[in-house]
Amino acid sequence: MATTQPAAADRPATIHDIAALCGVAASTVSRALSTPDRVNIRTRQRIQAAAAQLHYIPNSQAKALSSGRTGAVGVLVPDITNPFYFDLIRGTQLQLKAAGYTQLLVDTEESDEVEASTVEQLRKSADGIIVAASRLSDDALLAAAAKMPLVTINRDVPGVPAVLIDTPSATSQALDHLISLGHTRIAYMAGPLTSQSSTRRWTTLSGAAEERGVEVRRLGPFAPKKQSGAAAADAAVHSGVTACIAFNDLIAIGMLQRLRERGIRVPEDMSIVGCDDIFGADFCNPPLTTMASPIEQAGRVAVSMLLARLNPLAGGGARNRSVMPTHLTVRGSTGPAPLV
Amino acid sequence: MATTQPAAADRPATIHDIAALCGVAASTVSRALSTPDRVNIRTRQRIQAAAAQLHYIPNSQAKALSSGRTGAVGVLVPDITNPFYFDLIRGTQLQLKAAGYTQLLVDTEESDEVEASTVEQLRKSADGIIVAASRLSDDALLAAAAKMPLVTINRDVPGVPAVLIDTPSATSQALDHLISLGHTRIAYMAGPLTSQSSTRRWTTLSGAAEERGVEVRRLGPFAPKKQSGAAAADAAVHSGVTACIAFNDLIAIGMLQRLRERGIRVPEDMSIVGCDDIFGADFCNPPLTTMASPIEQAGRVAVSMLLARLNPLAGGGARNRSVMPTHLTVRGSTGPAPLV
DNA sequence: CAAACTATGGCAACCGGTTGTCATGGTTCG
DNA sequence: CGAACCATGACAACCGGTTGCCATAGTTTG
Repeated sequence: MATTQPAAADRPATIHDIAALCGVAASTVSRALSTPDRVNIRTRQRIQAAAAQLHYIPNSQAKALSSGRTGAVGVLVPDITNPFYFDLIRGTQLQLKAAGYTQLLVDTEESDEVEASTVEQLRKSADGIIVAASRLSDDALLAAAAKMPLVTINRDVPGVPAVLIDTPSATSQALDHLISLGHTRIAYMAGPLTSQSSTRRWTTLSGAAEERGVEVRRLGPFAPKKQSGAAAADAAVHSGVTACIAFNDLIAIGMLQRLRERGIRVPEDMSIVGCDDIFGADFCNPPLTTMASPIEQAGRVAVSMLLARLNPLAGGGARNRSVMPTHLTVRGSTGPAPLV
Repeated sequence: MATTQPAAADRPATIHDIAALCGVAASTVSRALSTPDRVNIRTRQRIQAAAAQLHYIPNSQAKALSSGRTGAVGVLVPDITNPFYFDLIRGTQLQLKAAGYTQLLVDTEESDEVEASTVEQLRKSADGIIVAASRLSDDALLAAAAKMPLVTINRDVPGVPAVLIDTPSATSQALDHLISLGHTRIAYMAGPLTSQSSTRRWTTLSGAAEERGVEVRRLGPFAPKKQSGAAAADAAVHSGVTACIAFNDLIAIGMLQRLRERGIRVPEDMSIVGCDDIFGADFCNPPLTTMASPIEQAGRVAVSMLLARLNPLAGGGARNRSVMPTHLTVRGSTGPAPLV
């Protein structure tokens, strides 16, 4: 137990301690541990034994500094308290851990400036970046992607690898669902102006509405938070629509709460469709009809794409675009249009 | 714009680039940037100008390696998808960022092994650690705290600085609330056996029950997830109690769903009390009576305690224990005991 | 048996900063 | 006017690894 070696204070062991213990050079220890083939099997085993005995743990800082690889990947999300990102984060975390990488999670607070400076920071302390729902401009994103490996989630910029969640097509499903229930006056409760998802969704939706000959108006923008739901609900009621497709579940759930307060029944008086199927969408009152997609998997895919880019070994064909399917999950918040 | 300097490839600038540009030694640049008083004001300004021009960003790895300080703090949570931790994480993130630190968030997956190895990892790559709801033994925690600055949240081990959320006393409030509604047969739906919070809460609760002459039985343990609520609900119904105090809101919300499926009305047939007031507790059906506390603030306080320990400048009196108040928030899931 | 090759381990530079120590030159003071 | 002192900046070691290059010795080959 108690080591009688000269080194081994209470301070963590280094390769030099191992080297001294084994009577070899530090570089040999380094090789034995990271390029085992480069070292004779007997020395290697001696070194590995010594490493275990000393509870050696490589210093990741030093490793990063000398090798240029940090073994970390930055994950940027606009709002850590938005349940949508929970599953995403878990997905990235699991996949990164499986590959031996560390996740650096940063909340960019929906600010493009924080996002930009974080990207700059991470340039040194991470091998790559995953950016969810970026608030940066296309140009800024392209520039960032040129400087270091970067994968976006829910942000489509030509030339930047991306995982896209196909909410636009789900939006059409939602529209058809509402039409089949007899709704003809429908509103889209828009998300932030800087959100590309919101814009894409609106484009699809208004196109589909025209094809089908129904009226869909756009209201908002609304912040993607539950509190914004109150304003959204009031706007919807005032506009005279009978159904709403909300930018996301947070807004939708906020609307449910507000409508209840105002004595407006869902779905009898008003139907509501959310997006994302976040935690809570299944147990709110009434349960929310929403557009669901495999978010955790989206995180995993993003990590895979990034790692493929970091280690371009075999495989070659690293896709740089992946679209996650989305489907409508119908629950209690949508129903037949009122007869009025 | 275009620099004519010899250095300045596309690679990020280093202090050496700045030194070359200004005609001084690298060490002078380092001092000008981190110990401004140590350098003549004119040289300093020249250096600062050059740094700005070169878009110099210090390499945190190198900084960490040479100075021993990483500027990062590890935050360990057992389950990143548990909404309880959202606010906590946001609290630590905000407070850390304000102090110029980076947050390293790790999901330990409710595993003591993952937790232990993470702590060991972080010993080199972080200046300190905040551990929420640790699954480690008292001894392991003490040992870890001896090796590096560490603050726990919701884990009371003598000798280890901690932020405690006073759910035990809120549990008594919950019990009194139920008693005042006429309930006499009450169940506590326990959390994981390794959770100290759950144990403390049960101790308080059974003590209080005895004092007040009501029967409180312990059921479980249940995993702190929504899915466990089904089993919990069934167990509660089978045991014949009229009210339940759940380990946390996830279990409570899961119970609500299951009871609804089984046609058991809440609160008419069964009252439910949760704990934590997580996202969703206010909009589930019925809204959940629960024990609320300032979670985000708990995160901030934990960070403050840790930083006070890292930089023991003035102030001196760094507390090593802080208790966050908790109170009962009554909503729709509790009501008068059935008359049967 | 010499030449050529391979496996193995050491040396030393390097990653990008920090920091202790020392030399220089200008001030202040007795 | 010389001694003591202070401000300032350079030098170099160091943090803990990685990696290119070289020397050695053993093996294979012609």
